[in-house]
Amino acid sequence: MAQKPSIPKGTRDFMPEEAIRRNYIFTTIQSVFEKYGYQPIETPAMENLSTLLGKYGEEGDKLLFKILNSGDFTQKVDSQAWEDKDALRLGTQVSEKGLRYDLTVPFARFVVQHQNELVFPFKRFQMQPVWRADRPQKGRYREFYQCDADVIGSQSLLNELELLQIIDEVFGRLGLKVLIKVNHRKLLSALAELMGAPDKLIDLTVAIDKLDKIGLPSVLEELRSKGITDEAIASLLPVLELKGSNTDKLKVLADLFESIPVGRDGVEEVRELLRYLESVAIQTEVELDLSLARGLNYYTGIIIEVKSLEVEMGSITGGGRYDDLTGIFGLSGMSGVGISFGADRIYDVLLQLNRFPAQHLHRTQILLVNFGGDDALYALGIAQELRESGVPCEIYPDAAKLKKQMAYADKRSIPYVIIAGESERKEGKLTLKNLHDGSQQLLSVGELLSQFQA
RNA sequence: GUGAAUGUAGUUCAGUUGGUUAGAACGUUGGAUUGUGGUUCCAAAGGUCGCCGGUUCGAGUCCGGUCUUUCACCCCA
Repeated sequence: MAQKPSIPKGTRDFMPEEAIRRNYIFTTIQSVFEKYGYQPIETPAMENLSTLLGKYGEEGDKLLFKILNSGDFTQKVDSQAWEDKDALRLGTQVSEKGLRYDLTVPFARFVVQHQNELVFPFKRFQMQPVWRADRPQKGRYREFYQCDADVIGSQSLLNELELLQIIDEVFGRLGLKVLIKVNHRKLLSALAELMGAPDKLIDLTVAIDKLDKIGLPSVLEELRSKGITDEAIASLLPVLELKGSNTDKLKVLADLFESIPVGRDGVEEVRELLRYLESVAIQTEVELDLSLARGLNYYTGIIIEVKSLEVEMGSITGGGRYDDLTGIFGLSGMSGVGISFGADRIYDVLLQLNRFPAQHLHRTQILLVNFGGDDALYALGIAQELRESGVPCEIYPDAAKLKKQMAYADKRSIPYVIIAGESERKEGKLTLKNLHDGSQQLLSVGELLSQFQA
């Protein structure tokens, strides 16, 4: 059916059941954020393009959704750019706004813009959709929600610790087994330095990020193709083959980076974080993984990634420290650290594992049959009393056949039906039917309320 | 952005080497002595076969393009 309406690729509608389950994820995450003292903020779906461009690297710029200028957008187009087919220049001429790509950069803008109104260190959370013009795939959408918590204006590693605690608690409450991977940008920098190729940091991280996926030989091959010398690669080997406990790994790294200051810093910070971790006893395993290299180029300190241990899926939560994100917007010296829960992927994981709790507390408990006329008014009164007692109920809007009304209750999985027609009304009573076992009882309104009070 | 697969009623799918009015199941709607659902029986509605173009006497079926969905790469939540 070609005429059937549709939605843009990579976007989704959510049916009631899905929406309820998504809310369960959001409220779970939100309640943990609040428990640790994070405050909510919201920012607009669109930002000025100048705020977004250049913050996510060249790849990220290509994935930004741009909003066409309103009115006659051809006004500012210079014909030369058109003739040259210079998409980049044309783009900036016809579009000045874009949909946000994540919540972190808009947050940085927010902090700089409102710096005089905020109390630092500022802890905020934000749960809003973001948009990426990516090609959709499994677990990858063009519109998806991020649930971010960030602390800005504090360099303490206690913040990193707190974020790890939050991750632990969120996934604990959701009943998911996960692994937290931790790395440090400085360790990666030190690695590049060790190889004598500090300028190849990006190539290096991109390549070793794939270690899990394509294996060591292919990674080495890729490094070679990027023009990294065999000698340099050889110096990298002990790190790529790093094994054992976190402390073992740190020991090897400490030796390796003895003469590299950034490396020593990195080792020291990771060591300190792990020490803090011992004193709070979280359930989730935290693993130092040198192959963890998050793509975003603003991370400068600890980087964090969470993977499901039960379902094959990209990372479901990520984050890290960025020393100078606000610097781009003219406020330097503001260190921040944050994490982002990928609600949509968490949904997919919970769905695959069938881990959603059966929660129908808030669903309609009772359907009141509508017989029309005075009977409908009588039912209306009962409904009002039920609602005042906190029992969710609804009246069938039309005086349709009883059969139809019963079928409606059945399809909606409403557990009880109240049948109150002329005979019940004259007695001041009602018939309560349990749809699960089919039993019925004749009750007064008072008896009904006390039955549902518990 | 690169490479590949896919697309037929609301949904899941049939549809023979191209050949009359394109089928099933489930779902939907109505009915089976007009106050009783989930089971059963009967009936009906619902498709310009993703879209555009081409080959052919004839296309759901073959070819090209386009869009959608899915997968891998890139990147990422």
